[in-house]
Amino acid sequence: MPKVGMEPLRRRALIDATISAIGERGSLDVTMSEIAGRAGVSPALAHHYFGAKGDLLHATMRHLLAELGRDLRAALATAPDARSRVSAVVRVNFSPTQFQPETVAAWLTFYVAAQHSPELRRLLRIYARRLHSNLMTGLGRLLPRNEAERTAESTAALIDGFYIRRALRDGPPDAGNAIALVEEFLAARINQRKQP
Amino acid sequence: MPKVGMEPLRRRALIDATISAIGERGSLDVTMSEIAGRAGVSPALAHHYFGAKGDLLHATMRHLLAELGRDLRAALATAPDARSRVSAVVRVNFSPTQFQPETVAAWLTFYVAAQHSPELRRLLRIYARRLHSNLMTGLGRLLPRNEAERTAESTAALIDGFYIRRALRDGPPDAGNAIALVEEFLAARINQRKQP
Amino acid sequence: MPKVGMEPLRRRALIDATISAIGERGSLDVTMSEIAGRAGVSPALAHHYFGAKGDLLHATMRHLLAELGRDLRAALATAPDARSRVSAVVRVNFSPTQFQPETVAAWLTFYVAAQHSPELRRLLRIYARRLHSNLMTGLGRLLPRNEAERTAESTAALIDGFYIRRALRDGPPDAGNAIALVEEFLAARINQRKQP
Amino acid sequence: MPKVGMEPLRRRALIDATISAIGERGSLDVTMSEIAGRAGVSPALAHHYFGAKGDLLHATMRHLLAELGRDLRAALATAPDARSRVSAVVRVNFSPTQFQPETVAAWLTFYVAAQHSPELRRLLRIYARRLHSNLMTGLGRLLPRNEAERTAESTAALIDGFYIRRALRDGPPDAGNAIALVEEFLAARINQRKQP
DNA sequence: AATGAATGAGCCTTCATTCAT
DNA sequence: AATGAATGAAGGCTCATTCAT
Repeated sequence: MPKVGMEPLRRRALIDATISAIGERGSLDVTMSEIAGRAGVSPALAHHYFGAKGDLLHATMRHLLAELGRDLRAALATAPDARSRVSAVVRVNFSPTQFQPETVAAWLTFYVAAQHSPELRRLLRIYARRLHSNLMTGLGRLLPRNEAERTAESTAALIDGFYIRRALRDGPPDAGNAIALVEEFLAARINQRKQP
Repeated sequence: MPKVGMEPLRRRALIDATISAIGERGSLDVTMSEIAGRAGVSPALAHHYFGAKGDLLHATMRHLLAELGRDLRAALATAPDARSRVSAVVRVNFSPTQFQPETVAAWLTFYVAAQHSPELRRLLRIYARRLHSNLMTGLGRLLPRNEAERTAESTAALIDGFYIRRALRDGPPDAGNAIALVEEFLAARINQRKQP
Repeated sequence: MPKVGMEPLRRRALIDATISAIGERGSLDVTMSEIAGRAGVSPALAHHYFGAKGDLLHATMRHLLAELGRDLRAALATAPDARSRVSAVVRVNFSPTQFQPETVAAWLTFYVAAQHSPELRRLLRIYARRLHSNLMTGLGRLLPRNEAERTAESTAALIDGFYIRRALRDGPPDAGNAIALVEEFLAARINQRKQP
Repeated sequence: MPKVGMEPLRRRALIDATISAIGERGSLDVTMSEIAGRAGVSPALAHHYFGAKGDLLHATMRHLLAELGRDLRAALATAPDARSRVSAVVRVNFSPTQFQPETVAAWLTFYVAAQHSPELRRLLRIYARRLHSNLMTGLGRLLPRNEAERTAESTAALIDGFYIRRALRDGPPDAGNAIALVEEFLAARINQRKQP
């Protein structure tokens, strides 16, 4: 039983517990006790490491963003050309890590909470901007500037839209279908350009 | 002098107060006192008319759905052909009544809350199904069955996506841009069919 | 059992409970539960009427000051001349209402708490200023300006000093002794002027 | 390398930290963490050396009393006659070491806390008795027994009174004025005896 | 029809204190 | 000699809800 160097382990456990608690409850209204209980520690310890509840929530959100960012970088690194860059971005957003019920629910919840939390809104804006620029690095070479912008905007909305709809459905996430529909949309927009 | 016939007025005032409170707070965490205060009555009266808080929330959601339904019916009634039926559906979802910050925030909030409220989920499913079938009455005549289904699904996701993104932005809603992007998407899908 | 118009009764009961709780505990660390319990209501009701704990404490302090002010005005109203005005001020400060263990303890506690509460300090300053000016209306006619000022200052300190010492002693307050000593001091100062 | 002989240093550092913490906060509500932090050690160490929080507080009070006692002895040792012994006692109580904001605040706080701590009360009684007897060694030779007693009592109250008033004022302590007023009081009492 | 009065339940948070290392 | 880890206990505060009027 190591009694030293516990901090990073506890922090991680608490963040994981937060995600799963929020995901299951589908609400930021989870109590600190609930979270701490899931992490196997006392509520006091959660405060010890994170300060107030809001701080734990923010840390959790940052964790989610960081994870997504890591996945994205990895996927983009292996994409050979512009078109496959775009697909990589889409794919990552619906990857098993991201598109599982708990995480989706947590994301959604944060989206809503962001409406009255400047800090959360700031974090989400960063994510939105990054998603946009990642899409643009691919689309920018396939479509005229202005059209690429609009397509990126729609693609981002589409992804968010599938997240929302995912949250309302029971059963396993149908990532395959979501990816197919987004790709279909992209194909339509890109081909439309090429062919007429 | 006991006032008579106050019930419908109070109910309506309370529902309106609920929408604006939720919209402003951006959260279902509004208190009964807050809502009652906005409606100019005591919290006790809200309970008198609606029972528990959850009941008031459900009634509010039903009200939102009913309003959207009314708008939709009105718009569809004047649509001359299949293509314009589709556009009518899109237009209504971004109409000034629907796409204003308060209402958008309320919708979003309900979406999230639906994750742990069977009743709310049931109501949202009804809405989703209606949206889908309304889109299909138009798309079904413009595209092959299967493709129409997929397009309807994507369109619905796109609309939801713009709602989410609207909630994160400050300033006035840009309904025009949202409509334009959705129409662009529809055009690409429909033209793609026609031309190649 | 009157169920209406309870507010003033509850407020008063809560303030009285606060005084006695603080007096008995000898510390501002009394809990809201303790106070509410003494007043025969739930802690929630205390919050309902006073807001936060600090607000109840401030209200209590204001009550103490108001009571002292009332007693003072009454005593001064019947004082025929300058010398008896001064004695009246002294007498009131050691009157049975003021100089009882509970009240003394509450005063002391507030004094200490004032060190880190601007609002409490503000209230105590008002009291100090009033005590000073009340003493001056009498002393001003018996001694030269400057000497009157100094005597008022010392008298006030002397009164406070007896309060402190009272708080440390057990048994009944010996108001008579305190008054006698203050009067002795005053006599010495005033006679000193007259005779040499 | 385990450090040896740290105990007395830590104890002293912790007591000093306690005084300054209480003085600054103006309340016994300082936390062990706050105190330990100021002393540059962990809260656990404070417990290690002093046991419970109350023990540290008592030790601190004893330290304050011991310091005052040392100052007093030193001052009395150089006082040539009875009158100057009295002045020495007064002077020491308002010496820069004693009459600085932090120490005054700590004293006051202990006074109040003594109301519900037998141990603290015991300590304060010792101080009060010593102050009284020190004053009496001087006054006893200048005034008749009974009058000397009463004067000692008033003088002690006056000193405490100036301490209280000091705590409510901002800015630097005006020890000079306090001493002058106490001396004025003593002069009045002693001269009154001599002259009439 | 409407509300003031009142409360139980629950949550966040703080803090002294202990223990293994 | 010293501390990081951890918690139980307790307090302030909020809020939905009930009830008598």
